[in-house]
Amino acid sequence: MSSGYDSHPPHGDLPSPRISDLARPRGPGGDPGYLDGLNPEQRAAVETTEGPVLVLAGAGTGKTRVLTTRLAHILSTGRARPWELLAVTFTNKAAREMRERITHIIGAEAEGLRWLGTFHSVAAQILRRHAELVGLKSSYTIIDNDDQERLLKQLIEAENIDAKRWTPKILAGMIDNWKNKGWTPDRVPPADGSEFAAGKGTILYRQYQDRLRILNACDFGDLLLHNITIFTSHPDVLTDYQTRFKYVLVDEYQDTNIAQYLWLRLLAQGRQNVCCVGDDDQSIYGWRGAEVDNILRFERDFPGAKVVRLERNYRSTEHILAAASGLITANKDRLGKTLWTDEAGGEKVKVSGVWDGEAESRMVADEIEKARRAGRKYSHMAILVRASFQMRAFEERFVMLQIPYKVVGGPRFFERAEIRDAHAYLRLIQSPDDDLAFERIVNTPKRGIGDTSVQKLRQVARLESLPAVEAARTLVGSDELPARTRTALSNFLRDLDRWRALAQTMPHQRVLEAVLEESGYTDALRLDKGPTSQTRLENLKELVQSMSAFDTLEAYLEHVSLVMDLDKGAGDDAVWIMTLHSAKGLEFPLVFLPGWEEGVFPSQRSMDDKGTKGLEEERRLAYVGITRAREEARISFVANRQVYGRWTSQLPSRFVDELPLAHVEAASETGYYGGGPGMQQTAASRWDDTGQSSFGGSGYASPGWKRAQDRMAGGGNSWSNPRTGGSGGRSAPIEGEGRLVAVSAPSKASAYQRGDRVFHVKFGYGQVSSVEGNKLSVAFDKAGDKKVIDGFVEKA
DNA sequence: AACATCGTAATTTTT
DNA sequence: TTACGATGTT
Repeated sequence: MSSGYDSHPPHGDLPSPRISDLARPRGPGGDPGYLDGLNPEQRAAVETTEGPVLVLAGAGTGKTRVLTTRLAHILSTGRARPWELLAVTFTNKAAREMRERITHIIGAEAEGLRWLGTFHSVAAQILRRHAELVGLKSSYTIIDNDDQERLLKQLIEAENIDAKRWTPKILAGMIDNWKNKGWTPDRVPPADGSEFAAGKGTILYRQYQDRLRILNACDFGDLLLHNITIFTSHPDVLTDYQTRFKYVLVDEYQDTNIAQYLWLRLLAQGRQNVCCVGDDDQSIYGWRGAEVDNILRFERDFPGAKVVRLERNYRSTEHILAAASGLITANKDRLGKTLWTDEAGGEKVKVSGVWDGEAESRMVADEIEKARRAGRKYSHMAILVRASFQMRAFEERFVMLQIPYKVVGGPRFFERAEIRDAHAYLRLIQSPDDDLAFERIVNTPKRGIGDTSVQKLRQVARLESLPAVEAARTLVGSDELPARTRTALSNFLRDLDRWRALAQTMPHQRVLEAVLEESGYTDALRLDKGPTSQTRLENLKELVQSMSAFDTLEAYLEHVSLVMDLDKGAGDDAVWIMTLHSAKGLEFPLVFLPGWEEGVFPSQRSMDDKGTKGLEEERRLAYVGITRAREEARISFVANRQVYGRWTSQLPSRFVDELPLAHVEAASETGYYGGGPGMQQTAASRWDDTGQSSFGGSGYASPGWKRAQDRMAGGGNSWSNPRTGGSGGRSAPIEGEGRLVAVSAPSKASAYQRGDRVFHVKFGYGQVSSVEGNKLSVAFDKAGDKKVIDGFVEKA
């Protein structure tokens, strides 16, 4: 079985539908066909339906197949009806895929799986039915981060807090974290609550919750949190769901946060038929509240739990698996798993060091072309980077060479400004009280209602306890606004009323079209000479299209608030460029892993903020990266990189040296380095400078970062500069300069403390006034108080 | 209210 | 370097 049954990239195909025929229950003694081809562990995971089960599913071990087969098994053996199953995932994509694959096995019955969805969509459904128990109406709206920040900004300003120092974004992040931990405002520990703006955090959180309630709205975190509140304060409701859900299934359990964990535990406690599937080695979302601990202590939470390990990998070659496995053993907190395969041989993982980022992108592009000539499709190749700033170099190169590529991630359809604007119009038509929507579009497109007027409007709304639209009506009838503004506002209100009337009689796509035309929105875009205006118009067309799939405006809006995911189609044959995070769950025959340098990967920030925990998560990210590859994985790192416009000298990532030597091949082919003639050195030999170990040779196992430390201590960047003239348009890095900037000194905590004298290239000399992780507040002698990253200063 | 200019800071992402 | 936001100018 060469093709995995784990998630495929969009070009993947579904398993053969023949299973659906075989899925019907057989005569006594006969196995139903859907169990065919499962290995013993997979089968145990499917057939152990009763009681708690933890499935530790390594990368590429058939996790999704087990999940879907298990559901099909429960259904086709009559243990439960579709609506008695609770199955939760993190992403819409995963939920969709699961539904599709179950349909392939059991057919139309899968449509009854109404509790299969993301945590958020299931929680939203439950909340709709009991909204009044937390002070909401069942017609509540779900706001996204943008609305959230907008709202918080108002609250922060109302408290007279400096919104530059204490940004809405920071507060939103804090509140999200609190919600992820299951804390309502009264549960926030004082220490946490006072972190924001001299102790105002908890107060603002409470105000925010009150405001949401008045708006009959909630944010994503609330969906879970309100559920938990309802369950704990109304045991009868909880019992109802505990009884209803005969079996509970959870995907990606290692990614659950505390709120999700509490929610699940409440629901699963009744019947104890809970199956969690996950992989502690692929836990890469700690920074957004995921608790690996949830999976590590499953057996304590559910005594008598059966643990199944899926370790047989159907995706990658021996060398790739061994390289990944070897690397991950450097982590301490693991449940322990070793992937294996009986597909012997294959290519070793290639590791190459090159001079700089330009050389790296050139090398990757060359290899892509070479693979292409050898018959590989572009879409079978992927470049997985740690952070998105690394993507640019590849994109530039690909544009030059006309290699088709596709960047995954980036701004998503429903998050684009024009789409959100259109939605705001629709929301306002649907519910006149939607103040957030009102504020978003009251002057979009520009209709002469500026900041001052909006301020006044807000003031009236607050004093009179009116929704913004009503406040606007009041203002129009008064003389508090300049005549011109008053007319503009009056026209806007008139338009709104007209559109609302239109919505009663017209199909909703038509309504949107009318709104966009009559509001002048499309005209404004057409006049816009910006490079994106054309695309934005097209996006709006697409939006109108996508609405037709829904009967009512209401149904449509409900959909977009939760399923912010529009598949852009498989597209054409193109190389994938994405972050390691977004590559999780995907697989590609040929994977490039560039930028394996200290500070970049593992990311300095991650280590500074979270110490060893952060480092281990980075290492899991590396593990995820390598295990995406089916046939070939290529790791690279550079000696010099331009970061934020400055040349910095880079040290190879410690992860490079943690790879087991036997499964790695240090690339030594010529032809990648530099551009100029006369460049003879090989990538490998360039690493021999220290004389301590040979990168290409046998002695390369000594830890690179340690070597590097020695080198730093010895003074100066000892990499020879192979570039004599410099070939491209960019200037060559200056030898030794990297040391001055010293971005990647492998230190955990900041090397600085209060009182230290420091020097900054731009700000000059100063004294450290406080240290927070790697962020320093420095009183500069000439430039005044600044906050800087410690990598940008040096001891004076 | 619209436009230009300056200053500042700098992962990872889903819902 | 670049992108975004806040500030200042017309």
